[in-house]
Formats: sequence, structure tokens, C-alpha cells
Amino acid sequence: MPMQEMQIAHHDCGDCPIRHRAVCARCEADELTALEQMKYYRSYQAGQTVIWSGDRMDFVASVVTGIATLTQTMEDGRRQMVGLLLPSDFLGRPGRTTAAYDVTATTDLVMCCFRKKPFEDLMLATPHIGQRLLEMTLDELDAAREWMLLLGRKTAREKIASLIAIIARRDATLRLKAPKGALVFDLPLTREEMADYLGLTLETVSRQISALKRDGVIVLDGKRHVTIPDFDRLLEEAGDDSDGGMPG
Amino acid sequence: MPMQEMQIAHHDCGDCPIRHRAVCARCEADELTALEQMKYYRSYQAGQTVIWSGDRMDFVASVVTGIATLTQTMEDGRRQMVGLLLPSDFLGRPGRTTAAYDVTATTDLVMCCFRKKPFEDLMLATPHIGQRLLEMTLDELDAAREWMLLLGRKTAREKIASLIAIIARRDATLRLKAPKGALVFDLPLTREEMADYLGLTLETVSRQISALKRDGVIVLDGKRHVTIPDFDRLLEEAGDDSDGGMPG
DNA sequence: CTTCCTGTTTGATCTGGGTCAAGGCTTTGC
DNA sequence: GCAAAGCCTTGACCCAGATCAAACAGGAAG
Repeated sequence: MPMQEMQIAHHDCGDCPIRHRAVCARCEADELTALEQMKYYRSYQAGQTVIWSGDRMDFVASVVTGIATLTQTMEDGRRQMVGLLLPSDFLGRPGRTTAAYDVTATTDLVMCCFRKKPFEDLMLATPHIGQRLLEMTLDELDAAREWMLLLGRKTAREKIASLIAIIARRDATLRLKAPKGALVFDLPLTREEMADYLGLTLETVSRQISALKRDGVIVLDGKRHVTIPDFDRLLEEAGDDSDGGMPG
Repeated sequence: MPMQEMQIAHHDCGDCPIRHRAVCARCEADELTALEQMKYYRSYQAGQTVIWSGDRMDFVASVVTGIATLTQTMEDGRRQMVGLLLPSDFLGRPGRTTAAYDVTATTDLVMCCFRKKPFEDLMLATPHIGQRLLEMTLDELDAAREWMLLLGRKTAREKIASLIAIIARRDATLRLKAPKGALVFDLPLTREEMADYLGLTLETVSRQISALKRDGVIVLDGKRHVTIPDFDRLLEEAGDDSDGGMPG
């Protein structure tokens, strides 16, 4: 069994999309209590499968720490990643009983879970939660559409540059760092996972990363540790228009 | 100005995602009244642009009849379609003031519109609407993810077969026809639009359609009129697992 | 230390789909 | 009727990225 439940202090779950504490600040106390009472935690080790496509899924969850991926696989084994869940991202769909995608922990992962039925009941009773979920789903849809442009029309080099920019941006946002200046972070994905994200082979990913390194767009220390000397240069390579949607 | 307002009888808008009449049947009368009072219609001719990416967008809408597309364009002109709006689909995002994509009418198009601000107010007051919108957005997200698998991992032939299957399925659903037996319909997209949908060139689209026709997977009468003698065969060619998500 | 294992890099070759180019088929307008 | 404009098809050729293959790097186990 890949799953184990564990104890985490209330405030450790600050990035939950359901925003326990935000609800607490704005709403009646019993809403907070209801959410707090039904939440629990699960942790997974890097590489573990959280759930298989088609399996019964009786919970919804949000990522507290670590990274998970959603992937689709064709019968002959071709794989395409269709979602990348970073801390604060939401997993699961109210109103659906089975998982539509394989969900895998690519790093050690802690999720804050809610059993689906009581969560759905609470959603009906608490419009804030549904509104927040709508907002998050619309953001995911926008991300999916940017991803579609990448998959359909970008070159291998542009795809790699785009992915590195996306990870750098989310990393900076999570740490509340200023987006300008040299960005430094670790790639949380293997070459093969990047290939699954980008619709490429792992060899092409490796070659294009080497090319970006040779051209000075990125600086690599080992295989994972990346420094970006000039973020605008990276965005140019990604084929994005100037700001590329950098938040803040 | 590409837009003109027009009068349509109340019941002509039966496919509005907001479901005036469903709301009417289930809810208090004043909810229905509020929606009915704020709705209005716009019609566009085939080829007209509904709105450009980045433009101010002060309304949300749903397609009543016709087809619209959402596309993203890179500076050098590469285009990728990221959404295909058929009757009953929703356009616009509560909480955003500018359009994120180019929206184009590919056939003559009638949309049922609501000014954004009063619609948002009504959403806050009427949880049903937000819940319905969440449900629709989640469906769109699922469609986007299936589309990502297509763009990232399918061959040109599979992409064409998939698109034809998607159109056939939606066409059958709209007309409430049984999905089995020979399906007959018109392709609502030009070869170039299909190419933008699939991340291909129009020449490749043309060649692959010819190949599917030669192999008897589809029967073409003229350039647009398609008959599908065996839907399961088409799904095999599309690389989808058996049912391919056919609703009903 | 050596061996194994997993992830990665790099090279050689192949090929699906892009690019460039030439016509063909309808519809519209004169 | 003819001409022009769209849209579509088909052919010839090319190249970005896939495939096949070999070797490398670093960590874990013995």
C-alpha cells in the first residue's frame, strides 16, 4: 500500500487551496471547524503511484509539499503528462467517482485530503469553496491551453526553454522571491518526465538541455541544479511574448 | 463592427449553459427573471472575429448556434487552436477583464450574452450558477487534457481520426441521435482550421484525410460531407481505448 | 575498493511530417 | 461566357526529432 496517514500540525497546511485560514478569517467559525475536522494527511515516497486511472477515488486533496504528475497512457505505452501538481494545487473532481489519470509522486509528497462525500456536502453549503475551486480550475484551464500551444507548435528547444521558465516561475512564486535577477533552483523532474511533459523523447530533452547550456541560456551544476542568468533571454528562447505571464 | 444585437424568442436559447429553464424548474422565479432580464443576443457571420486576445471583454456568453474557435498565435504567426466552442459551450471568464485568446466565428454564430458585472453579482447570489460553471469548466479541462495527449503523442493519422471522432460525437450528441450505426455530418472546419486544431499543416491534414478515405475509414462526399460506416474502426484509428468517452 | 543500477549523454541513422511548388475544383462577380 | 479568389489536393524534397546503440556518471550495496 503506497499510502500512509500521518499527523501534521494544523498550520502546516497553509497552502491548501481550500484556504482553511482564509475561510476562518472571513466566515463563520463552524465552516472552519467543518473543514478542519474532515481533513487528514497522506504522504507518499518519490516514485510511488498515488492512484491509477480508472481506480475508485473517494477523496479530493491538495498538495502540501512535493510534486505530483497526472499522466495519460495509450495502450502501446506512449505517455503524455497532462498535469503537474505543485504545492497548493488541487487534485480530484467533485462529482466524479473514478480517477481519469494516473497520479504519481515524482518527489516525496504530502497531501491534505478530504473524503469526497462530506467535502461535496460542504461545498453545497459553503459557496466560498465552490467559488475558490472554480477560480483554480479556470487557472488550470489557462495553463492547459498554454501547454497546448507548446505541444502543438513549439520546437524542441522552445519546449525545453518554456518548461524551465515555467518551473523557475512557480519556484520563485512559491518562495515569494523577486522574479528578477539570477534564478537558482533544482529541476524536480527527470529527463524522461520532462519528455513526457513536452511530447518529446528523453534523448531530445537531453540534447536540447545541453544546447541551452552550451549557448549560455542556462548554467547547469550537476544534472539537476540550474541557474538562469537572464530570465528574459530564457523567455525569448521559449518563444513567449515578453512577460510570459509572470505573476506579480 | 462585427457585432449586431438581435431579438430571439426566449425559448430559442434552450441550450444556454446557464440553463434558464432548468433554473426556472428547480428554483425560485426571481432567479429566472434576473437571468432573463440581463441576457441579450449577438450574431456574427462566418469568419468574423468575435474578440481579439488582449481586448477588453465586458461580457460572458454561451453559444446558441454555430461554431467558434479560441486560438493562440505566436509573434511569428504560428497558430494553435486551444478551444472549440459548439452550441451550449460557454465563453468568458468571471473575474477577468481582458480576453486571453482570439475568438473567431467559423460558421455563422449566435451567442447568448450577459454583461459581466451583473452576471458576476448574480453568480455570488445564486450558487447554482457557479456550480454549473464549475462543472462545465471541469469538463473543458478534461477535454483539454485529452487534446494534450493528441498533440503530444499521436501521429498525424491518429490526430485526424481523433478529430473526426470528436466532431461526430458532439454532432450526434447535439442532435440526440443514437451513436451507433452510420454517422453522417458535415465537417464544420476548413483544412487549415483542422491543422490549427491538430498542430499540423494543412497539407498533412489533406493527405491524411485522403488516406483515411482511400482505406475506407471514412466516406467523403465533396470536401466536407462525411459518412462514418464504422465508428469503432474510426476509434481504433484514433488510438483511443474502446469507447473513447462517448457519452450516453 | 568494485559492482550494480539508474539516470544521463552523445553518436549514427532513419523517417514522419514540414516546406515549397504546381494544379484542380467551386463559387462569386462581371 | 470568362476571370479571380478560396479552398483543396498532390508531388518532390528536406530536416527536426525519433530511433537504435553505446558509453558515462554518481550513488548505494557489498
